[in-house]
Amino acid sequence: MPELPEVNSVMMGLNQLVKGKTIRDVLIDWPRIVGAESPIECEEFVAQLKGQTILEIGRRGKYLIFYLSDLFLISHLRMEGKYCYFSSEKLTNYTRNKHTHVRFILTDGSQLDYEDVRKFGRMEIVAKNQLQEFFEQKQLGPEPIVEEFHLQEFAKKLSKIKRPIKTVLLEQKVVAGLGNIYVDEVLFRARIHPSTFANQLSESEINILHLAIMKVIEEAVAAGGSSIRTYRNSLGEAGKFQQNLKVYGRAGQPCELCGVTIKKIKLGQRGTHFCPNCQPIK
DNA sequence: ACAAATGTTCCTGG
DNA sequence: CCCAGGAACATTTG
Repeated sequence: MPELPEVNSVMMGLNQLVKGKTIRDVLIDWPRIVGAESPIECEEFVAQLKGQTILEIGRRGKYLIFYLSDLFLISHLRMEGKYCYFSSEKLTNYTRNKHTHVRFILTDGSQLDYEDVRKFGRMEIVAKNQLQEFFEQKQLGPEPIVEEFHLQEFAKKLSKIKRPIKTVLLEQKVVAGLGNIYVDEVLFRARIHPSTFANQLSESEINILHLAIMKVIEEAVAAGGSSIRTYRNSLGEAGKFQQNLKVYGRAGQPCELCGVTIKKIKLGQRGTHFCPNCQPIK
């Protein structure tokens, strides 16, 4: 899926397409996506959304937030979730995609589909006053932007964790929004081996890592994310950042900095790419 | 046939 | 409490 930059791109697309529109009905083809175990629970979900106007679409980490009139709808795309919009004109020869699981029928005759090949994505309704709680409960870390991502805090947390830095960054607790692609890219930029224990990082390495995280995410956001496999934003556009990837998906190819072959290992169940020369083991 | 794929969460060990 | 590893979720692709 979408990591922070891709989710951000989806958010911007949705704001263009459905901001201000009102939900007439919701059709659910795979109840688990909305956290429902039964048709009755689906009905309850739908009933809460009927008549709600989409005031704005926001984002926190990799979570999309639909700010509705009376409540919030939180949507996580996980690996392959997508939104696809159909104007009323386009709907005349609409055929439901095989992987469409939730359909939002809007009062202007248009429709917003949630598609997800692997059905890993999730949606949840949250009361307006429980948004803070929702993210606190997930222990979601700060956004990787200078206003919220404080170096001292970051350093303090890392000093207490005796695990590979890659798995720490994937957990979303120390900082939000990084996934497998951007963690590998960030560690390359910071010249840190992914297996380095967080509590083994020097002050200067933490400094560099802190900046690398914000820089990589900022650049990827500006590029509209990366299109790996099937990713498209809600306007159907691909991202452009994949051209800037230095290690992810480049195993066997020469490092752009030193020419040494990029290696791929398994770390925390995830494919992990790095340059053995630029990111030596300590 | 098998492994791997942008993620999160839960469980079982030590 | 900390950490590692694996499984589950479900499907497609090489």
